[in-house]
Amino acid sequence: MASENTYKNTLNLPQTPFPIRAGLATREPELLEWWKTHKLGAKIEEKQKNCTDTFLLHDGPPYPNGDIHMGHALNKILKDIIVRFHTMSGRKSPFIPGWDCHGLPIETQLIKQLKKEGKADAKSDIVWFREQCKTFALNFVETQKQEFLRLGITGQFEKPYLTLTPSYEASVITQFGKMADNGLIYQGRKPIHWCPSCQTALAEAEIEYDTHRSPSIYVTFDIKTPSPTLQKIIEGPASILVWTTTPWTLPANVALAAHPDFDYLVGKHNNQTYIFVKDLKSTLLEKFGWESFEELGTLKGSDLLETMTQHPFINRHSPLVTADYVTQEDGTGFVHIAPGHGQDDYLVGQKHNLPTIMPVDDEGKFTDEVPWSGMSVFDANKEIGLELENNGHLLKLEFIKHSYPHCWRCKNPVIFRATEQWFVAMDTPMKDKTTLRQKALDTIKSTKWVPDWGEKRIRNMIEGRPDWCISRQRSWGIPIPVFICTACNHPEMTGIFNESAVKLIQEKGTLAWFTTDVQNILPKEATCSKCGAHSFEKETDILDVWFESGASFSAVLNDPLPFPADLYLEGSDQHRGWFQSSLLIGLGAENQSPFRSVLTHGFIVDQNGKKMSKSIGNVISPLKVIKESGADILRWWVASTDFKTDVTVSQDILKQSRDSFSKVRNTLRFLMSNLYDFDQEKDRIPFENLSEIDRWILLKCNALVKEVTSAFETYDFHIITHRIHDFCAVTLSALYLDMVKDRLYCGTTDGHDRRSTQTALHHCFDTLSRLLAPIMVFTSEDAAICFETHSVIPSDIKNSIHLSSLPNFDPSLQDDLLEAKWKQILDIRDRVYQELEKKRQEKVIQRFLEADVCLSLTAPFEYDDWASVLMVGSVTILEGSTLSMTITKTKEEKCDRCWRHLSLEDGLCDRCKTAITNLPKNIQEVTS
RNA sequence: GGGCCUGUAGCUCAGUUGGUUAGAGCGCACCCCUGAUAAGGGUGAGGUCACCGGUUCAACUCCAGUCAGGCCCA
Repeated sequence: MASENTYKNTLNLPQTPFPIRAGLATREPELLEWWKTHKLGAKIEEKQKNCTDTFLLHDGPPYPNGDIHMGHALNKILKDIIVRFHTMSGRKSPFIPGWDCHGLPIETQLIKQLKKEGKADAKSDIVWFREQCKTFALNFVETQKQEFLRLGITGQFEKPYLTLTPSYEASVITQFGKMADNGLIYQGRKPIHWCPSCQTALAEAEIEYDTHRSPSIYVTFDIKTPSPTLQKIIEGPASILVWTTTPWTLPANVALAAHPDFDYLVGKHNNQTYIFVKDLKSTLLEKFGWESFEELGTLKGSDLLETMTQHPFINRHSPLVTADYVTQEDGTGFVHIAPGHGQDDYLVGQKHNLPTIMPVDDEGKFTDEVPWSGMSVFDANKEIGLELENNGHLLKLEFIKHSYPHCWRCKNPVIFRATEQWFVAMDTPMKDKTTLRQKALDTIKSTKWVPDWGEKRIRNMIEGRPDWCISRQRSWGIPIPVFICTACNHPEMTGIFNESAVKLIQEKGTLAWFTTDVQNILPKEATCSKCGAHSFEKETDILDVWFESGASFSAVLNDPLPFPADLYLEGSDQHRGWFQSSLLIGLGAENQSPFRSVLTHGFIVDQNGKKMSKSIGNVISPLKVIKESGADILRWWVASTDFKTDVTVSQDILKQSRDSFSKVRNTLRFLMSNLYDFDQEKDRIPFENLSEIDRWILLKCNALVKEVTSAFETYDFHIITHRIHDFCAVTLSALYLDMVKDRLYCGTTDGHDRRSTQTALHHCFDTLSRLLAPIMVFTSEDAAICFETHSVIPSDIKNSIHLSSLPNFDPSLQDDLLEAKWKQILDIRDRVYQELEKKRQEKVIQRFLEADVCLSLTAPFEYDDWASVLMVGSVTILEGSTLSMTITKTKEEKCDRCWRHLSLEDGLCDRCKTAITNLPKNIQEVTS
């Protein structure tokens, strides 16, 4: 008797050069090189030259100060999938990557470095320092560019936009001019951290908190006019009790604040009436050593509104307002408001139209507006305490140690001090009479936000935000293009003044602003519009970097690129950042939102939902993943997660991505391996002549196309990867491919059954590889190459999968009857398999092919190939009252070639005999 | 403290306007195959839908609160 392998050479077993192990870490760079050498990007552009349908995704610029992290990878991969989807859908979808090159993080990193090298003072040479910043930024632009390319991101990486190029800078200046023209730019006062020793403004990042000893004083503010509710409680004079640890800010006091919802106590001690928050009564009485306190009544903070008090040592009134940030943890439930000396105070001041009084100079000394002129504010604390004691407004003085901000350079305590800053006005009517705030709120409504809660989020922010402070006292950035009249201090920033700034910067870059004398920037005829003088000084502050990046649309979205962009896509933090700055500049300068829709993604967290941080040690680097598993794994992982909420990554999750990726890849491999002898032109069977099972798989494949295409459109990429994976793992691998193996391997090579199935396989392979192309950019290309050229990278690129189109849904393939019938067939198959498994466990059979199944169906239907579908020895169909079956071990012999059990002659079944006599010539020779 | 968001099997995700016993795939366990072989197939076990109240004949779904986590503010 022949051994099992006698006929192996007569089978059409799968053949492919596509390796079972992807080896992406080495294969991907080869493909990148191929794309680069043959200028794939240019070929795609060329192909779409005359295309009128466009989709423009405008890139939000990352900050070049290190290697890319997972957040960058997530963001750029999502963008790339979208751009590739539109490109393969026949749209022009150029992608111009950008980098946000100015700003504090680069400055601080450099300053740290200089300090280490003992060259901290070098920072004061602005030309040299800016040159260092530029080198630093460009260096990381190059690093990140290479890293993005390695991720398989397409785009015009050879000509990205950089916020430090003169043309970009000039367009920012132009936008500033347009906003100024619209009346939106003004100078005002705002408190910032100020170091009196270094005489400089400090950013939040330059503040260190340390312990500091401060006086803690309880001060009384006498009531001039009580509120109506208070009037009913008090009998005569009364005082509001205020606590502060910064007595030196009292000269700038303009108001007192209570919490609207707290209960306040009015009561008498020694014939004096005091008011403070009720919950702190015992604490305060103990502190003051008061044994008696006669309660007169209580009232809500909101009932104190309209109360007017007298400043304890300045001839000025201080109104009572309410503020939600007031606490009753310590103090008295009242805070004194000095808008020039605190962020909260400043906001309260803005809200209630209070003046910002600032009697402190650059050295941290009082000006002559107050009695202690020339004295350092910290020294003045004592004097102010004495003054209060002398005039009877000091109830208690003690000292406390608390956390206080210090300068990171000189380590001295810093102060909050209002300085002149530049602002964008949210509520000043523009030329068309609407305010920027109103315009933004209107525009938000007509913008598409995905997910939809993005609209709510940004609306709340726009409604509540203060004017935009756009000035920074730093070096590494774009100057605020304002000229100040030396005669009358009037700022000039529109018309010829803006044009002169634009011209200078367009030609020489922003460094020239700092190095060029003002008379060489402005033409002679430049005249102060207020006083007619001709002499000006340059503003030395620079612009907030958000203003720069927010103006990116004006630098990038120029002809031939469309404006506005179809889509901005960034992390959800950008509702406050780039989306907002872009919107405000777009509306303020161009009266047009720069985007039609906004898509946001969440943040990367670990398996426990915690954010990634070095200290927890849960950081996963995309570069490491690429090196170990390949960029396609990372892309597949990104696509398989619902990025609209937070995105979880862990080693386990990446392992799962590798597994599901492999399943899809292996399915592609198996499809192509059965097509090695299939010639589309010659062997293809027309649809109407296909075997039923092959028509069924085309139908399923077609349904997949529909689902996937629609999921691409709604950015539901996780639906795509799930559907494709399930299609590969279940519909193909477990069902269809398993069922058709027999006809592929054992059927007559050129027979109808085999060619019919190959036609379907080819369709599936082609469809899947193109559906996957926007996501698995490397693997889809690799598979296509292997299929076409048997693994050798072709000499030209015209058949690159990225030059092809996405498959289209074909309504003519739909056949609801066939689909319903096969659903029934497969349901029955499930039932039969449960029984077969039992028989196997009972050792009745070992393999399903040895089983004879007698099947009773309640409603038998037209199907004549049950044995193939069930992959058993034989099937007998009966009609019965319920679905039932009997399974017995077959008595038939096993065909030596196809291993099926059926009646044989000379050890072979009829089908195999025919197949052998019709073998292709080369195989016949091998076997004979 | 405020605005916005998230919480369904070990994992990634479905779950229509509230309506039978909450689904899929992966992973896992056990088994089969050795003609997809660092592959392939079968069967099976996994869930108090974060928690606690409420509305309802009926709640994963609606409402209020709590807890955990994320982004942005303060």
